[in-house]
Amino acid sequence: MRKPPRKLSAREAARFLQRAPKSAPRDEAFRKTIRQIPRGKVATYAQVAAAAGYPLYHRQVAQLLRTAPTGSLPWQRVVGAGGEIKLKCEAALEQRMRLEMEGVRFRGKRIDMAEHQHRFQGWEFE
DNA sequence: ATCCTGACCCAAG
DNA sequence: GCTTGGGCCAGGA
Repeated sequence: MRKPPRKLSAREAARFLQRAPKSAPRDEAFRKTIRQIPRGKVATYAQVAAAAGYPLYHRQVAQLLRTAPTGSLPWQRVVGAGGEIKLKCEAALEQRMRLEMEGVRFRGKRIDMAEHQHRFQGWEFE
């Protein structure tokens, strides 16, 4: 079956329409969500955004991770869609090493998502 | 206001 | 598999 075109579900659209609060509460929601991911599990940028209540804000999740003080978040547990590491060069190596140390296994360049994807509470898709 | 950039995502070809 | 083009959003210049 062909994948549906990129379109918001009614639920996503409803959330998106309540106009974005400012960045502070949004970032706090992201931080809280990211901290819920346990050792040995991962979540994608888009999943973190949606689970935090901000579908379509995956880029801002990355932005937050970029500027977050070191040690304040388990940043290595947030990855690109399909279990791909999006960092470059050494940074990518470090993330992979940290994850493998937590027991996350890779198949080639990607993480075995079937095994390691964290399911957020109340997550109804996928 | 405009332009550019980014640890993004996805459908097509 | 890979590349491309379009969509998405905020923050900085």
